[in-house]
Amino acid sequence: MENLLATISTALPNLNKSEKKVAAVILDDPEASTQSSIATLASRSKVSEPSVNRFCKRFGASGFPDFKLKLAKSLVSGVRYVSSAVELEDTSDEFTPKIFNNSIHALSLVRDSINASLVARVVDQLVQARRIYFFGLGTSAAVATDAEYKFFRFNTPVSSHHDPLMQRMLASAGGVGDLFFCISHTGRTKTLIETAQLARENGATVVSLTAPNSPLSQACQWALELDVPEDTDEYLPMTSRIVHLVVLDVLATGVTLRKGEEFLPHLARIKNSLKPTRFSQD
Amino acid sequence: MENLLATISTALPNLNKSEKKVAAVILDDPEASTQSSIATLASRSKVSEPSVNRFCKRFGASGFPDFKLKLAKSLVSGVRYVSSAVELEDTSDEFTPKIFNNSIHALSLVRDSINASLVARVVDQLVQARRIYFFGLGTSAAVATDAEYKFFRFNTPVSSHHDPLMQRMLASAGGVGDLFFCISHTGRTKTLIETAQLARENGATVVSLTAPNSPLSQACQWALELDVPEDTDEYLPMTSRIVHLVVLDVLATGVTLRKGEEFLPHLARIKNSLKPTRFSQD
DNA sequence: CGTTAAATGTAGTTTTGTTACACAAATACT
DNA sequence: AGTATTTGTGTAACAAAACTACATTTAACG
Repeated sequence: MENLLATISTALPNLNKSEKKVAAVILDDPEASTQSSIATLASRSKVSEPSVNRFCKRFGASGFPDFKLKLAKSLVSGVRYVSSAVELEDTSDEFTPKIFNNSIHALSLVRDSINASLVARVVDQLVQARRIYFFGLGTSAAVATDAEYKFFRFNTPVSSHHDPLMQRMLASAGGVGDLFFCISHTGRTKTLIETAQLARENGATVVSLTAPNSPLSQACQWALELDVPEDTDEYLPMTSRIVHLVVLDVLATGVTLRKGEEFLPHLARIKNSLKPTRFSQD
Repeated sequence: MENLLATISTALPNLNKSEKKVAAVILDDPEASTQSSIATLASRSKVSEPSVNRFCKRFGASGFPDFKLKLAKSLVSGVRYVSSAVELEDTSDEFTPKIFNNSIHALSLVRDSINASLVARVVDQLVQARRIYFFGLGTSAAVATDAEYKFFRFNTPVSSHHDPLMQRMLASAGGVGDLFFCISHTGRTKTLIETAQLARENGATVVSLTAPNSPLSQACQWALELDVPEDTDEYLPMTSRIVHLVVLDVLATGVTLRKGEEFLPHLARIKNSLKPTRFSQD
């Protein structure tokens, strides 16, 4: 368990009387607890100061100040609420931050687990490619489109495709110099896997953005495998596509940096091209 | 400025001698600073304890312990690094977390500033609508597509459109019961604003997801105005569309919750329909 | 060069947290 | 059921940390 508040609330039943009192006061208003001294917290919980101190040590802190520090950190880190699962009875001000927290949490997990050197090697492939195809189906189709909108800036011909037959035909026509970038949350979509294999047999470079150890990642030379926390409930939106989009941002940034300073005016020109379509800023 | 570490590093030149020494020690290893006492920090900075104390107060803390708390929080909160701006010389393990942090940061800002009751009212509109259109151009086109993929589950007819002429025609044909959902980061795209006005004149419900006080938000009855930190550099990817997607997740969740428990089997059925397209989990 | 204001340090005080120990409650064992 | 043992809790003394008032130094300016 990584969140102190969550740890406390799950351990709650196993605590003894005075520890329960302390836990209740802390869970009731963690923010206030980080501000108060051991004396005030003790009196508010109606226990002695050493009891509070023992409570802190039980939860892995070296003492009270250390505990407060850990508590303060856990308040910030994405999951502000003890549980971030949306409940059927939630009102809008309850479920709204939860949805945000789920995405934030997923992003920080991937940020801390992503293989940066693999990112660099995939950037290499993208830079070297003569042509780039982004393939995705379902929700990942929108991700593929977004990737196309981002990568067209680099002068390498790019396109995104959502039609499995089209994908298959393009894969069969592809060869050395072509890069096929396959996006799939599950990594188990049959047609996409077959398409990836087909492209690879023809000598094309095949990259995937997908789940670890999935059939799709095994079918590709370069697999960006992401451990995105699974959606626990039917009615919770997918966080994986958010993570995918950010990874594509990372790759696009990598390519931009590789192109170097002389490339920046080109990007500025593209940005400025939109000015006439907009009302001016006043 | 909201990040303590960033605040310190920008204020660095304006500090006097001993404060500079303290700042240097803290910036060098903030994590260690949160662990140490005022005495150790003073000796490590080669200044007196009161100097450290004064340093803390200068940065808005009530004293040293409060300062440590704030410092600890700022270490967690997304922006782990003093500067999160991508530099041209960054290697993959430097720019990768920065991109993630930018998105995380944007999400937490919007999480803390979004108007939950407005969310609830927009959900009302979405539930009541006879038909929903998602409009977006450029990057927001992909967001609109994603929204369509999400909202089709609710049995209300939905579509997304990226063609300004098509958008205009649909708006002119729309009326009471139709909901037009306009997505734009800038809120200044002329055609989209005109389309929104047109739809409104015809009695349709018009909702926007856009920048605060923009022409687009003024043209709509319901405006979800988001303060997303602007992209500072040309070569940095947009964080706004990530935020937009999450807001649409929030709205979709709101609609789902409104539909109630009896609606969940319907969602499960849709999810299961994809099974035959995938290789089984082993 | 002297005056003044700002910056920094010293020493003492207060607050805060910790430890050792004693008492009480609960549990286990005869 | 009664005693022993363990576990839990509080009291009080102690130690450490942070803060304040004041003294000293340093720099700035006339």
